[in-house]
Amino acid sequence: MSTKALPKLSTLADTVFGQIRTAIVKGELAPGSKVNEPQLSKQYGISRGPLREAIRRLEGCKLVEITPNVGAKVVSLNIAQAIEIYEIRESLEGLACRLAASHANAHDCLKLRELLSNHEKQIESENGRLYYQKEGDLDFHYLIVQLSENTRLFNFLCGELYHLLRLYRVQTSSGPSRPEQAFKEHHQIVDALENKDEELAELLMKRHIAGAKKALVNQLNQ
Amino acid sequence: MSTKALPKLSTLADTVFGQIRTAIVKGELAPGSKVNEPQLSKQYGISRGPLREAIRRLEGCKLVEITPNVGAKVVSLNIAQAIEIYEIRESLEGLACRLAASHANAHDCLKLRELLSNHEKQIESENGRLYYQKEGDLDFHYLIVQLSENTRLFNFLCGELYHLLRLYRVQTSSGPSRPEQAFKEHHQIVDALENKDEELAELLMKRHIAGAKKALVNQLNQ
DNA sequence: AAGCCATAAATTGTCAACAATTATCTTGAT
DNA sequence: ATCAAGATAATTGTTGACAATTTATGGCTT
Repeated sequence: MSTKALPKLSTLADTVFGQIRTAIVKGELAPGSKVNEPQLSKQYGISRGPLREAIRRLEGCKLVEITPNVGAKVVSLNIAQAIEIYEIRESLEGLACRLAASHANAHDCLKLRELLSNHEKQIESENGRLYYQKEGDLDFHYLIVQLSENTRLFNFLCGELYHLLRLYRVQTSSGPSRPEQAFKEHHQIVDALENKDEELAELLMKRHIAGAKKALVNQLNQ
Repeated sequence: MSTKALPKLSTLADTVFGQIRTAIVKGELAPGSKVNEPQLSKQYGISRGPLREAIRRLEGCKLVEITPNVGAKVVSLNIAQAIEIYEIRESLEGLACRLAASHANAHDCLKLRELLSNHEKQIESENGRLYYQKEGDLDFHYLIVQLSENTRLFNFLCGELYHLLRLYRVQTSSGPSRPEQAFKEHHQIVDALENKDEELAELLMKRHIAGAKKALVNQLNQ
């Protein structure tokens, strides 16, 4: 016999966790909507046991809120909460960028330039712009955080906070504001990384995110 | 009938989650040790269903690590990981302290002074010093974070990171270093809060935590 | 018609049994 | 004696059923 039974990749709870997380972040499960266990268990073809474990993991990512004896519902972020997230981002990505500046080598910087170059090409077509606004922006930040080489920082930002950002962007159908401006700032940040200028790298990243935060604050105060 | 049946406070999974978390943070469940489901379910008098949900919540707090088909084990932090945590702390508590400075009123500052005053009294007796080293230090930081009025920041620091710190301190049986120095710095921070000096408050808090981090870095490099 | 209580339906919480995988022990060969 | 392979035990993963709670329904009173 050529092929033997596939080795199990992972547990049901874990795979369904990933599926539901994607559904939430894409907006297929509407923010604020209830998470119905019998329905989802039927939909994914599993029993409620592993499903409940998956829901508990989603709670850990802050993507659902559980009320005892009532159930879980998909989180819905208001502007004030989004601002809270941006405050944390500003602080932590500033840190990540400073650490990245101290670790990044020429090859890393080249990779960043390529990423930005690809975005630049895509941004010229309208659907490209859409892509950039929706995902490309976070790709850049994702890479920077990786370069920080702080595993816990990476897990928190890329495993939790960025998913919440995606959720908020889908929920309000708003990409990052000022894409051309952001683009220029991204390049400046790579400049700082190339020069191993930790202070400047941190400053530029904080300012970069503070700009987006300011737009939110204005929206809140109007 | 005068008393009817007690209304259920919460779910089994949630209460056991809290109990196990305390056991881990106190070191009753040794770092690195395996989390045995049949044993714990018997110990807490519940079935494995809710227990597994509790374990998944612990995974969300990063207090246990789960390997599929193998099980969960209590996390064990090495110095490098502790440094990662201190880097994040430095950044986020700096933010918290700046926000606290912008929100805190006279009453809040008084409360902080009282807290420090109590610690000062306790620090004179030897077991008091022990208490201060183990918990009192975090009490102060806990309050500052509360004053930041950033709920997500609060949840992350007080609901996750501080528990990891406690775990590390128990694991290495080392309280915060330099208690007298730390004490002076705490008072300086409250000074800044009273003056609503956001920049100084952030700077002092970051420097305060950076001092403890530096001790760890030296330990790592020796 | 609005509000309220009793009832019914649906959903969540919990449990115990079974299946699948991993860890341990025994046995045997070199 | 050491190592490997197979058998055995223990643990994790999954399921379906039952209990407890919440939510929806419907009729009754005012």
